[in-house]
Amino acid sequence: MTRRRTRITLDDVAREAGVSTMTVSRVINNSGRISDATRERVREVIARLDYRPSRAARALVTSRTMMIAAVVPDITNPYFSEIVQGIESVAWEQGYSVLLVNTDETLSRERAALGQLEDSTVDGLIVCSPRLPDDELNSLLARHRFVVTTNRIVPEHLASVVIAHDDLLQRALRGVDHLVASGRRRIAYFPLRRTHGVEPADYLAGLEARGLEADPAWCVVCAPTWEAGYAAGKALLLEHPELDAAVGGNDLVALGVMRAALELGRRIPDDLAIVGGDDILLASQVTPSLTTFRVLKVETGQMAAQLLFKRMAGDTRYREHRFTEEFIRRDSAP
Amino acid sequence: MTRRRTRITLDDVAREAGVSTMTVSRVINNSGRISDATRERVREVIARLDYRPSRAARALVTSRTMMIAAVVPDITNPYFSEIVQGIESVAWEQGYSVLLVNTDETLSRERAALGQLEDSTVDGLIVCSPRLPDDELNSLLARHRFVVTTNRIVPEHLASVVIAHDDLLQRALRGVDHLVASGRRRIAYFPLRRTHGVEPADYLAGLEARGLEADPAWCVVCAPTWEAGYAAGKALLLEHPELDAAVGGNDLVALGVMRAALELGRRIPDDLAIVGGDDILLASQVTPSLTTFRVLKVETGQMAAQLLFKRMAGDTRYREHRFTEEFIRRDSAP
DNA sequence: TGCGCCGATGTTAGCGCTAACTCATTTATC
DNA sequence: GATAAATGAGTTAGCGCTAACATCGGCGCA
Repeated sequence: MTRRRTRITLDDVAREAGVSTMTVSRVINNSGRISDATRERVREVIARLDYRPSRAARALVTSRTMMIAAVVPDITNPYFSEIVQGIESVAWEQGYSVLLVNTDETLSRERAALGQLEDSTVDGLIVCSPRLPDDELNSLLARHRFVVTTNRIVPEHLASVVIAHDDLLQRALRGVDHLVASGRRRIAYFPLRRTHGVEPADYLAGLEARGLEADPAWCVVCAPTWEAGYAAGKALLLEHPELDAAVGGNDLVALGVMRAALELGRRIPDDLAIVGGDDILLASQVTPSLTTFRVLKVETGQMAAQLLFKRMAGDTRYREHRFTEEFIRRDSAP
Repeated sequence: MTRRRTRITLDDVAREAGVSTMTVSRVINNSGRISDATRERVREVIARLDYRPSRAARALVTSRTMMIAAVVPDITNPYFSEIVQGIESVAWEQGYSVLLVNTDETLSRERAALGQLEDSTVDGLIVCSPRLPDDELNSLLARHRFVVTTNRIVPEHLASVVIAHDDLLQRALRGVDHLVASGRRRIAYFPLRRTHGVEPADYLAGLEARGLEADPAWCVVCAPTWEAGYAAGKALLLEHPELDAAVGGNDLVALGVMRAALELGRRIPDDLAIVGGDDILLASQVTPSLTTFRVLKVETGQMAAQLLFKRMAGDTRYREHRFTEEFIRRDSAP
């Protein structure tokens, strides 16, 4: 077991190959002009010594780390793990590594992450569905050179943006319209906590605009987890048995509500119709299957990474990509 | 919009505070003896200039990057995203960042990742459920100073090990025993592709040891995804309608098989009883709910990170932690 | 008074690379 | 054959930190 103690450096390779360190550096980076003979000789020595360049030294002199960061609220949420997969695959193609920061849906960790990741740590930053309020988010993003956000509009000079889904309020109301068409009238909504751009008041206004009853109690802000949906659903259905439909802020919440409803003896969709939000695998597999909106999650991650690399390549024009989602009619709200 | 072009360095801070760079360095690292007055003054300057040290420079001189890598086969698999969450949370507490490598269940990417992540990139490495064959894996792991693997035994000098579940064959046979107890006799098994330590022959031997029929065709190696389980399940059930039970290598596969069976008109559990493997959220939410084994996924990630930090702290003794799993009896195999 | 010691700070010398410049040969151009 | 333009190298000077050693004034102690 030969465990090297002293690292092999460029100089070792240069000495061994009988050339200058710059020549070796050029071979490694495939830059400058090198004769075939020299290149071959250097390559042979590199392979023989199993030399690998120091990322740290390189980063210090080039000020590029070949890493990007992905900041997500909850990696165990299938929505985000697919986005991360998309980001990672594009980064890998580009020779970049991904630093994953999971903020656990807490503002403090999101704040800390955005504050601590300086330029010397990563070359670029993808912030997925940030939860911080606008002013704080913007001032934190301003510290970074290259940023892309998903699902959050920020000032154009700060970042490019990928929007994975339609406007959330519009989506909810689209769900409402579908429910109304099948005769529902008293429709609850579980918007996600800290998801920006959705105000309960707007939802209620939307209901009224449709001539529907609009009880403020029917709009329950909810953490974006199954457990939160389950708890909120159970509480709301117990207190408001008059409800005949519900729209979840995402699938996890909708499925939590569905489970709560089933446990309370509601038949779905007969007694309570349910619409979800992002079409995770679970949605198609439960019984009854969940009516929801298909969101291109992996593609969102890929697009975010592509926009980031475009920025890093010097094209810092603001870009905004909006994916459109597709309504998926299933059994929970036929 | 003041976009700094030139980075603020230690020297800037030192000059501004009227001390040497070493003094500033000592304040930042909380090392050496510094008078309260000086410390205060330096801290004030650091805050005023918004100075943040260069990770690259630090890494170069200390040869510590304050990053660990997590290599996983598929981040969209809930099993792994929970493990990653566990890893990330412990790393964060220790002031470390996590480099995520998703190998997409391909050997080539796993090989490339383990080969390219040198010591200058990360201080330690957690390899989750590696798929590479033993000899190749071992020689790749030998390049790294501090390694922990999950779900894979490697030579003691190479890494500490966390085993999230019982021996996979034993688990499958435990499932078989449960199925036999409820009168099943012809039991298919879908072991996961490239999961080491499970040979179809051993499973068949296990069946025979129980006096059961053991058709080699009933053991179908399968990629660890829902889609693969669905496809394998459909094919097998069409060809072997005599089967009355199935054990999945994990929940995703078992649920894919369940869907296939339902589509073929089988009643579950009456016509076909199904047992899964790792108790993902989905398992408890489908109808009928999936009988499976509870595996502590987040805890596995946390333990892996803890063992890694122990190694990095200089305690390089081999450690092995085995979690035990709990049988969860649900409706798919009551 | 002189010695040693300690607490607080400064000085020096890199860590392992690459940008930018220099320089000696060839090879094209007229 | 003289000049210009490539070509294939080498040399120098750091990037921004910190380890390790050096220094220096003051304080206790004999």
